[in-house]
Amino acid sequence: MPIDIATAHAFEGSRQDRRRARTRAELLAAAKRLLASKGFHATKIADIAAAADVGTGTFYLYFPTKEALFSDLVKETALRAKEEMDRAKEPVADPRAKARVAIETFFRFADRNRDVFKILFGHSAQFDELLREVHQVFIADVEENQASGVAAGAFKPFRPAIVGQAIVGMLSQVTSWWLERDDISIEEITDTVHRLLQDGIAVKENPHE
Amino acid sequence: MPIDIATAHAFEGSRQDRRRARTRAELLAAAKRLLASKGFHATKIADIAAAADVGTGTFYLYFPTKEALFSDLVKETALRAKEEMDRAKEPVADPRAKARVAIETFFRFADRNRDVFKILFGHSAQFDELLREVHQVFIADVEENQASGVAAGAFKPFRPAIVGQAIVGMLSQVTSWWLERDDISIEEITDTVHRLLQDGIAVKENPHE
DNA sequence: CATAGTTCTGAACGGTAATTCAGTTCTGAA
DNA sequence: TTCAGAACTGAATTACCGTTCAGAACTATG
Repeated sequence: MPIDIATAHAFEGSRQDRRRARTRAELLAAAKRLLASKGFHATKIADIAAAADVGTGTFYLYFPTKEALFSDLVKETALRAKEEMDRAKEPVADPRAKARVAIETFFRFADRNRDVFKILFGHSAQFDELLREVHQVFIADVEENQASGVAAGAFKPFRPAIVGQAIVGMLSQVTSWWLERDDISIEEITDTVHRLLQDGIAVKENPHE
Repeated sequence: MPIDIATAHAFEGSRQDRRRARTRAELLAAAKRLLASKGFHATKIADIAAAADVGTGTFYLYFPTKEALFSDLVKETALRAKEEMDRAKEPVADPRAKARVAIETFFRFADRNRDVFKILFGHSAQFDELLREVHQVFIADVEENQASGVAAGAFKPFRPAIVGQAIVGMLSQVTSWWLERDDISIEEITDTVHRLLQDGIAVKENPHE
């Protein structure tokens, strides 16, 4: 019977089911690609459908709304990343080692899920170009300071480009969070950020006294 | 003459000029407030005009487009912040001290320009709620690790809430930047971020050997 | 083939909001 | 008081998508 042959190496479902699954996967792949590169607002349903080589209406046979697709994509990936990090940290006891393992796992996962991570952690919406440009002003500053600090022997020889991104990213997030509260003094926020950047979070392994 | 009296204590321009300047300032103030609290897309021109107590059309007598207003606001403030930081760092020589002064100046400026800094560094667009929620998963994780690290004496006693924001902010920015390139290995990025967080950028003042 | 069901299509609909503009109100010099 | 020009108004225009839907195309069985 043709049916048997057709379904023989499929794990489940009829040919129709597989066709459906394929269309869905194509839409999802197109959506990931476009959302990651152009951001939510700039990505039109018509674009996604066209990229998946189906008609506009077909999109709605597979996803209820544009927002639902976006939300599912983002949440599902974040949860998987979190689980993977948890699994990796689980057998490790020391907090310092835990932190190290978490960071390793995080970047490995990001590397394997580039498109969605660009959505999750990227700036790509309408004004991101403008905001990027503005952040760049600060990043350039930090890069310079890092480079000259390294030259003077005051800073460790980390790549200035990475340090620039890292510090401005930290400042950006901390600032937006801090500006919404009023229970943390400017002295504490300044001091914590400064010490974090200068000396890190770790306590020295064997303090002399 | 009425004109003399009217213009006596104005630094420049006629009454009309001042009226015009006032309307413009009111629109700008309303825009800052609304953009900071609701984000770009959720802020309608009609809202801004209403908040400034003028008609919708009046907006366009002062600004060519909504985007232009947004862009001007953001760029102008960023440049002022940069200038202020430069002025503060200028007389300082040591890179470590420069970094400290830059951070102090940054937060003082942010504090004095809250509205625009919420636009500049804040997440407030349509999906920021979703993305915030997702980031929160990672932030919670870092907070936990920080708290238990402090308890174990492995980490310095920084407020876990601040450390959570700081680390996820750094990861977020670095990740989005790194994912767009292919000239930095996963080992270097992981290692730099990890060492930055653990021990900071500073070289120890007086290494024993 | 015939046909019932399934999948797909893309033009049309509806809501939203930026922008325009024809007309109104205000201002101040004469 | 008059009136030209400046400032303002908000309904109408326009553009832009997300979403729907009536029908076309395809598929698999008898």
